[in-house]
Amino acid sequence: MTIANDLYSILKDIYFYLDDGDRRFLNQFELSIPRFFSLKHIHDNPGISLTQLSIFMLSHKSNITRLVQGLETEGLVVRERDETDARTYQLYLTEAGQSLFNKASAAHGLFNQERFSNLDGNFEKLLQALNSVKEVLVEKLENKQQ
Amino acid sequence: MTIANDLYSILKDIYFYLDDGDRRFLNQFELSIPRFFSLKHIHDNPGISLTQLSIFMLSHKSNITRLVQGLETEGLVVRERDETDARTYQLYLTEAGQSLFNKASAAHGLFNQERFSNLDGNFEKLLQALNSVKEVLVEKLENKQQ
DNA sequence: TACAAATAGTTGATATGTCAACCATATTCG
DNA sequence: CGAATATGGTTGACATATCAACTATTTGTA
Repeated sequence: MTIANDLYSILKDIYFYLDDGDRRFLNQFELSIPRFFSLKHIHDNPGISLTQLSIFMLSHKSNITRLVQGLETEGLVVRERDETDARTYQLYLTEAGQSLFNKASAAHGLFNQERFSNLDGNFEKLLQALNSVKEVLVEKLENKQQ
Repeated sequence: MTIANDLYSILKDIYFYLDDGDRRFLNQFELSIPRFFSLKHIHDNPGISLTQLSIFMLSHKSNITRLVQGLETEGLVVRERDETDARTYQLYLTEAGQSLFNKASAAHGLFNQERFSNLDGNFEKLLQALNSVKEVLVEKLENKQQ
């Protein structure tokens, strides 16, 4: 077992625990994880297109089509035609979407703080190190896509 | 944005990049990520039950039922009845499963080394810090399940 | 201008994931 | 012993994910 493999394993494990926590937590708002994050990205970038959302979500655009359909059906999101490009839609939160996202987002922020509250040590260093990890991965990904 | 939220975001992002890389990489062996890891756990723990496998995979047991069905159909895994408990199955790799796993596993190890090769800095420290993160998350999870 | 190429989004097929409800077998305990 | 309870696995329903193929536009360029 190399260091690289150890690093890989623990990063995956941590994600699984975070994800499991998120799923249980967001359940109280009747939101799945992808729905919550869709709301977040639309909240942060009003008028975003489906393709842009798929890039933020690191997910296939066909998946986003169906995710957004669900959010629209539930009255949390609206799609409006872009006047300058007839192919694209602009996504916005409805009142209900805003209100639900505000509640869920605030609670999720606290939940995150709570989850990591027992941690001590140098967070800045850890964050910095993780940023390097991410950068290296993104770099390799971009090389591969050329 | 708090440190906890930053930490959370970057851990999720890193996972997504790792996962995307894995998916593309394992494609050459006609293995999905869950199939590859199922083979790995059965390889490392011959005779493991479906429930035990679901714990290793951090996944619902109903999902494991269908994953293993697929692996069995493809002739990579066999289920044998446990003689001391008529409810459980014991999982083993077939010859084909062994052979495929050996190839894929070796290649995946190299792939991991390659992915992280541009990283410098103190790996031991990073691993140690991540271990603390994981421990805290597991702890909270166990508290919640009581 | 007109045609080729790129981009935005959808659809169908299929794999993976959760959850709830279920059956069969084991275990616990009065 | 025998009833209640727990455990192992399956099934049905449905959400989420990828991929390939498709339509409709827009953009690039000869």
